[in-house]
Amino acid sequence: MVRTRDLILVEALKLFSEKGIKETTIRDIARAVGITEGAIYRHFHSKDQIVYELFEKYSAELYEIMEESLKEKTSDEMRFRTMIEAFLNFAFNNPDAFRYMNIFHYLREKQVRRVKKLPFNLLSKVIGDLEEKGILKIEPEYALAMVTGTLERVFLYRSMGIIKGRKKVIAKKTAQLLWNSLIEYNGGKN
Amino acid sequence: MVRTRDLILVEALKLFSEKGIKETTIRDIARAVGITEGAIYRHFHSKDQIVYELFEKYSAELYEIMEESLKEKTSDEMRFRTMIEAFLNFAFNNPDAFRYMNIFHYLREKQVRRVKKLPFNLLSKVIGDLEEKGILKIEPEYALAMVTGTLERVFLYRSMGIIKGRKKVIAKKTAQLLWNSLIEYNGGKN
Amino acid sequence: MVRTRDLILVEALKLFSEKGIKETTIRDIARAVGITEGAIYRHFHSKDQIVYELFEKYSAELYEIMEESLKEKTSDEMRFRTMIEAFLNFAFNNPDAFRYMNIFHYLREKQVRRVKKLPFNLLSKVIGDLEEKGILKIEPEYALAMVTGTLERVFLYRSMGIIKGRKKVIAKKTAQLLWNSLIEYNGGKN
Amino acid sequence: MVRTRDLILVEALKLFSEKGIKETTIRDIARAVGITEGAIYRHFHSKDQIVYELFEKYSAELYEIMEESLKEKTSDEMRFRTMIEAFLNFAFNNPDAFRYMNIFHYLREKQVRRVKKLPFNLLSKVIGDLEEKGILKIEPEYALAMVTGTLERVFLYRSMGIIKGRKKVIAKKTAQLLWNSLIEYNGGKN
DNA sequence: CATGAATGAGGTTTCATTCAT
DNA sequence: TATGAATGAAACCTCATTCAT
Repeated sequence: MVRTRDLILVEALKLFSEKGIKETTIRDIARAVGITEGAIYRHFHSKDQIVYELFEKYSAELYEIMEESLKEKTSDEMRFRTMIEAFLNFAFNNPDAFRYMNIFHYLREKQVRRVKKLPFNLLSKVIGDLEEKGILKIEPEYALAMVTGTLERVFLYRSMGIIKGRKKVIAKKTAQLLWNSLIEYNGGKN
Repeated sequence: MVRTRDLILVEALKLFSEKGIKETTIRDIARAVGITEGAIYRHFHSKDQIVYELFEKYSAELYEIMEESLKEKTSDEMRFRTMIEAFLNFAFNNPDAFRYMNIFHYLREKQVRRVKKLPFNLLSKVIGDLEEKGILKIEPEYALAMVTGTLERVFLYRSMGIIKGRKKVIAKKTAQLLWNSLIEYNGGKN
Repeated sequence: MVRTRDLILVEALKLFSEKGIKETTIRDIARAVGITEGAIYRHFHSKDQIVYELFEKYSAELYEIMEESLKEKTSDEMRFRTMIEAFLNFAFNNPDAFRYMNIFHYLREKQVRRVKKLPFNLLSKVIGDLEEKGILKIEPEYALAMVTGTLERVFLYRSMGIIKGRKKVIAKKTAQLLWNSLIEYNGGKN
Repeated sequence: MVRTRDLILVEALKLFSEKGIKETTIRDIARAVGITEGAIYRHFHSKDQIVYELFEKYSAELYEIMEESLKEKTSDEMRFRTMIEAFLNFAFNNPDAFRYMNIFHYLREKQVRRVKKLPFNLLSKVIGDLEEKGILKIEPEYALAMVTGTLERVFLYRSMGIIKGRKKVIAKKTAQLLWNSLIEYNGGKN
């Protein structure tokens, strides 16, 4: 079955995001899937392959979702806010994946750079565009820090129960307030 | 020597922040200090004690620096901005410690809760105060997410070379823009 | 193979009874079995598990042998003597196990109490019964001391070559003399 | 001070008898004495020296007490019973030493043989004498097993609270019943 | 494809002993 | 005599990976 391979990814993701990568053993994964250790090596030739493939997979997925959201040709504001919402909706609907991506990021910076479709790059690009259009209130590097940092924390605080409310609403609010924080008010003409 | 104990903490911190906690072995630490593995156990009874003690130590240190910064009785704005600057200056001057604290946080949420002097608590309290005074533009949970997230990312992007400039200037800019993002403009009367 | 697990128990028992528990290393056991240390941990999750399981196993075995011997409904004397003989025959045929049980007993009193099928309990009960029937010449606690002590020493002295003779004969003689020492002579009417 | 050396022996004995020899570390002993590890090596050149010296010391002590008790020229019965009582009184008054001797015995049979003044030898000799005089009811090897075994167990059961009563009384009773068990009744003419 | 026993390298920890002070 | 840091060997245990079945 093609299924087993996917199951391994699913369970590995859960465990990695809960306990950490090094803290999760091949045995843990095998047990969670309901197979034995050896079987895993039919599908992946090392633990590291699972680790890396998961990151790549979800990076690309989030990247594409965000990319898609940018295609809607409306105002800058709507493009930005839609993208932020897409980002957060992905995080809320794939908490394991999102949490895992952060953990991976922290411990494997070098490997991160090898990944092509990095959500960070899209965020970076969109903010760069706003800057070029002269509608950014603050320096783009700071804007990037504010956006990425806030997104991560909103996700985290929601999963910790600090931020409450429906997913969609949280996403909308966050997009709104980030936009307000970044953009020079010009009477709504952007 | 009283020195060895401190040396162990120093080298462990470096390694933990570079490679991660589990990825750093007692042997790594011993080599960095220039002693043998066994010797470490005269000073700490387990690797975990080192891990925890480091977190506690730097949490308390940052906490106290922030607390101190709050004592200056001036305007709300100055209190807030001074605290943010104190936070970032600490991070910039103790990059290993700050990076380590984030790693620890991600993997050891349960242990984090046992720590008394948590910088997060102070940030939380200050934002709560602003809320009570009615000068917060956004909901306090979101404000907290924005502040903590931005601080972490500004530190990260500076250490990655994305954000450039002198430490003090970065800290000032960040404090300024966070204040602006959080606060209802009222003609400068806060 | 199901075999390996048993082999580990067999070799561990030998080594424990020869050199002591703490004095026997996992490596010793692994070598004796012809595997590597790590392999042991597929079958037992700790050295302590081996240690405890061995005690439990042989305690239960001896207990059941003694219990069985008591089922033969004959005179008190025959029941007692048969049980003593069963006890010694077990010891003579499983010298490692018996020696091990004594070592374990000495060093791990607390764990001993957790074991359900303790031969001691059966000896205790049988002597209690004799006491209730009023045919015991001496106080039951002393009788118990005499019986257990003598059994242990007869085993020991035989294995040291001090006591000679065929197993069966030694067992019979011991049973006889213990009975005589415990029981009020009443013309053979018990 | 000569004192420290003795203190080390005292504390080592306590710990060995409580936890076992291997289970007791030099550090444990040092702490109990109130000195540091290195200091112990001023007085003993190895842990093993402590272990062996303790056994030798208390073996000799018990041996001499028993020897002394034999000097009183009275009847065989009184000699035997006095010796048994001396043995038990020693055990009751030096429970750590007695318990330790048994542990040592179990794990270090080879070293035991090197010791000259072994209480076992005296017991053996006295029983041999009774045999030669033809007043032994049972074979001397069995008599020896019964005597040594019973003594050990009476001590053990008393320390476990199974056998109750005043030390002296227990010793007297034990001596009496062992004599009765060993000796052919001949109308009290021994 | 899957099993699960086994390997082998390496991790954490313990501890008798040494040694500079 | 005593300290206590340090050594070094060895203990227990873990785990990614391999392999015969």
